[in-house]
Amino acid sequence: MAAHTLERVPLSRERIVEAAMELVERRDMGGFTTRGLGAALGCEAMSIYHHFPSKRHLQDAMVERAIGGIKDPPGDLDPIEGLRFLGREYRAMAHRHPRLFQLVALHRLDMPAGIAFIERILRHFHAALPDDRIAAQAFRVFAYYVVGAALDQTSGYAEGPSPAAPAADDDIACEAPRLAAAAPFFKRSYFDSTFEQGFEIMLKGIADQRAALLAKPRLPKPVVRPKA
Amino acid sequence: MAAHTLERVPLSRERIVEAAMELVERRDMGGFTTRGLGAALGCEAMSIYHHFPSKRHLQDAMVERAIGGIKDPPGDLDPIEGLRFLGREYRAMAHRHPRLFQLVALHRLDMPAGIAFIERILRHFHAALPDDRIAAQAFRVFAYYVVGAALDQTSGYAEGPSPAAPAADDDIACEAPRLAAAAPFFKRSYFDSTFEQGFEIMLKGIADQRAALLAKPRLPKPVVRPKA
DNA sequence: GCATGTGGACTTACGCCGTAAGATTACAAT
DNA sequence: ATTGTAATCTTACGGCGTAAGTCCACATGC
Repeated sequence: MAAHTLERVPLSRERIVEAAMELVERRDMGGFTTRGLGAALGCEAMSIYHHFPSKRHLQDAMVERAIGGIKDPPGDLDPIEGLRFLGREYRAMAHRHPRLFQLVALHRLDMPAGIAFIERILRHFHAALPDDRIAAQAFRVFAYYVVGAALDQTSGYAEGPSPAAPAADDDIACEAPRLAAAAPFFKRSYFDSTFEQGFEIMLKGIADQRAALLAKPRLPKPVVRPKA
Repeated sequence: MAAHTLERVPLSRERIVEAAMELVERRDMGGFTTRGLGAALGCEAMSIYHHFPSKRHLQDAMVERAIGGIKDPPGDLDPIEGLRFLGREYRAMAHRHPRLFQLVALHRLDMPAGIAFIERILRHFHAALPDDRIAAQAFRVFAYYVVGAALDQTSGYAEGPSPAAPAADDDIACEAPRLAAAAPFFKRSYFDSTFEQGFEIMLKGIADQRAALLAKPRLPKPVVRPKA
């Protein structure tokens, strides 16, 4: 199909993943197919299977690459400043790969880059909150917010796929006046400030917990119950 | 195929949606097919298309039904208590329909039940924070957290689909000691308490904003800049 | 009783999809 | 020139959503 005598750039995992990520962003995660990717690469769909054993493996590699692109904070940062940096970096990654992010958000991260990333964040959490349980739970809470925000701002109300039969705007204005009043502030131009507002609440919550934890280093629970 | 002389329960939108939701939870959202649903209903796949113009419309109806199952708070509640109730109700919905929730979370809610639900929440937000912009942004922030938490706890690290080639536990313990230490607290038994911790931070953030907003009803910005 | 219209379920078929299996090519080493 | 190997292509299968057309049970009018 392609001009045969022309220079044939050989396939490679690298090149396939790159083309796949580009294709997903140009089209859509749902419509991402091996045949389509083959066409984009100028090869047959099955040639991809020489480099990846299945489409699933290829998708995993895309997620890994996206996660791997998240930068580290400068080393001299306060642990909470480090978390501020990492949270924003994660969000930036989501906005660099908005279509792919649907996959990332639903994906378990138990592969090398994902594990390394979680480990990095957890180091900051443990530095801020030196207790395994408290650090672990604070991390979850932090991640819930950041992932939820990133998902909505890339695929949600303002961006995502519509239902087959969406309601008309007129009906919304009439039957849902509060929503009509709020809708302007759901637009993309407010994404940054909305994210930052919640993000600061999260970070403040962590800072408060840190202060409380460091204040009482080890008192054995005041469960005295005077009783009578 | 089915016994012909036996009573044939006729199909209906209701019955189809119900069977579809049951099937999704028994199997998986990804493997949900019209042919499979037909088999579960004892009819041919194409019979479904007499009641729904496309699979997409049927999925929308499932989302609508799930959203519609979210209860209202008792009428006499403080606006912030109302939000506490609604956030927990939303989370309970996600846990009632864990597989379906992947669809719900990625779905725009611009259909009747979805709009009605958002309108309900926004009424509480506006009661707590009587300013359109502030209420709208606080709602987004609140929703980011609740949706992120629900998504992770139904489809995420502890529950969701694994990559094709996950890392071995031994490697995790060795290369990611912080993750190994945190992993026990990512388990289902901690879901409730982790959710509640972040949820209280969110609600506290809203309460603080409310206090600040009600304190200074309308002062025109203190941008005085003494200068010299 | 019988014709007829109609709506609900069924049948067939098309063009996609992921991918198993095997054939073919390009090229390096001998 | 020959062989071995890795990369790519070809063919084919079963499953998907669904367009189009068919069939049939049953309510309605005579």
